[in-house]
This record gives sequence, C-alpha cells and structure tokens, in this order.
Amino acid sequence: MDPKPCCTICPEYADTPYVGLDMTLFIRKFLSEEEFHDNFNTNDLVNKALVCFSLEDKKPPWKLWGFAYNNPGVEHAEITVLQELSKFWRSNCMKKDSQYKITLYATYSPCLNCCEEICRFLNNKKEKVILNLNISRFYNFHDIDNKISLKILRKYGVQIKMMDLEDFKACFYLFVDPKEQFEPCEELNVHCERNAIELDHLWHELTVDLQLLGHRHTIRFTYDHDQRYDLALVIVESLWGIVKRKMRNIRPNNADELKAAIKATWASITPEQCHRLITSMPRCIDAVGMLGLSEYLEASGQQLEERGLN
DNA sequence: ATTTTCAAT
Repeated sequence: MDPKPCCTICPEYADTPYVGLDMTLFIRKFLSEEEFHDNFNTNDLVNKALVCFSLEDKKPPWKLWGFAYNNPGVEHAEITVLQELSKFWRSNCMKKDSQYKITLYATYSPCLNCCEEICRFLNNKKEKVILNLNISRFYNFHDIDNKISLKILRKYGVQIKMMDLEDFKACFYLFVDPKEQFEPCEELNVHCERNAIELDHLWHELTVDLQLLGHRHTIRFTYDHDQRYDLALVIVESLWGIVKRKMRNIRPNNADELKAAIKATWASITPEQCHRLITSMPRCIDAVGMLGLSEYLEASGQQLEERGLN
C-alpha cells in the first residue's frame, strides 16, 4: 500500500512546473470515499494532512475548489492551498466591491507558521474575504504555539470551528465522489463534543506552557472575560515567540508570578519588535487603539503615536 | 492529554 495520496496531477496543471507541489494539489477533483474516511477520521493516527477548499463570491458556482495534502518535509497542506488561491487572485480580475468566501475543511488545525501565512494572505487582499476554517482535530496541542496561533487567527476574523457531525457530512457531500451514504466514524459525536469544548476553553484561557520555563507540567489558568485584559493578553501571546526567548532564565513558581513575568517581559520588548507586530497584525493593533489599550503598549507608545492609534 | 499528530528513534 502506498501511504501517499494517489499521485495523478490535474491535466490542466500537467505542464506547470510546480516545485514540491505537483503530487499534493488537486484542483477541481473530488476525493475518493476512502481518502475521506482515511483522513477525516477522529480515531486513527494519521500522519498526513488534508485540506479541502472552495472559493466563492456571492453566487454559485465555486470559482475554485479542490484539495491538497501536505508535501512531506516540504510544505504543509495549508500553504499549498494558499499558494493556489494567491495564484487565482493574480490571474483573475477580482471585483473590489464583491465579497469572497473561502471555506476550508482541514483534517488538522493549522500550525503557527500556517496561521501566519493565512494572516498574510488576508492582509494582502483589498477585497472583503470571509474565511471559514473547519477543523477535524487539533494538531499537536501540546505545543503552545499551535494554540496561540488559533487565537491570532480568530482575532483576524477567521471563523474557526471544530467540525461536528453536520460539518463532516457537509464536507463529505461537497468533496467526495463517487459517494454512498455518509457513515460517521465510531464515536464521532463524542470526539466532536470534546473538540468543541476544548476550543471554547482555548478562547477563554491564557495558556502558558511552563515546560518551556523548565517546569514539568503545563499550567493552564483562566483570566477574566474583561475585554481589555483579554486583548492585552492576546497581544502578549502574539509576541510569545519573543517572550519565550526572553524568559528562558525566569522561573516563576505560580500563575501570578508567571503573569507578572510575562507583563515585565512584554514591557521590555523593543519598539522594533513591536513594530514587527504592528505590521504583521494591523487588525489586532487597530482594536487595541480603539479600545484605548495603549497603556499596555507603553514600550511601543512611539510606534502607536506614529500610526495615530492612541 | 483523548493524543504515535503535516513521519520516521
């Protein structure tokens, strides 16, 4: 059995010199029923990722659709899909006043890098683009980055949902052919419910992985739902890569100490680093400006002033 | 952790 997906390249791309993508992208092709069940499966171990995608404007039919697998060691599936969408954007006249909707059904939640690429993709669009991301299971949720990245995506307005029975069904009927009746895999509802709860927790918690700081266990603590605090923490989280490096030698003993350490670390972030955040996350910073959160951004007040946000 | 996770200890 070949563990890789069947490797026929779409005829219309047969002479396209794709590097690293030629075996993983399928445009206007349906999944086989077997592929669907192998990948959109909440029970078995799956060491590959699959993303089904569709692009539509206000009226049907889909402008572009298909699916992509990851290219082992080269590219995650999301990147392949984004590249294809970008290519479509470049080679078609997109109407500025139109509203585009991208729907993704992904077997794994996107990693930090993929989330950043999704943000970049959305940032580059002048048109209104709604992105619906339906996820079948979490990707390596032990790694804090894969949680924080979802929060960043959400702040960007991406509609994120852990797939429920209806979503699996919808994905099946949209992307599989030939197909029989949809058969949910065992325990699907149980897994879906757990996933939905997990995602809801994620939205309402600041999760900090103390393993990174030399502790053995991950500590999860909730913060209040005050929107200002929420946003401030999301900004801290978005800078987590920097914070992580800066906090290497700090050993907080409890959640309060940890919070204080994060706050202090945040305050020590340089304007240059903050500038990088501002340019990569304008929507987040806009929200900060609107809500008068600049006190949380003292270290970068200069940058905010320049942009007229405080 | 529910968890072998976009492979390859």
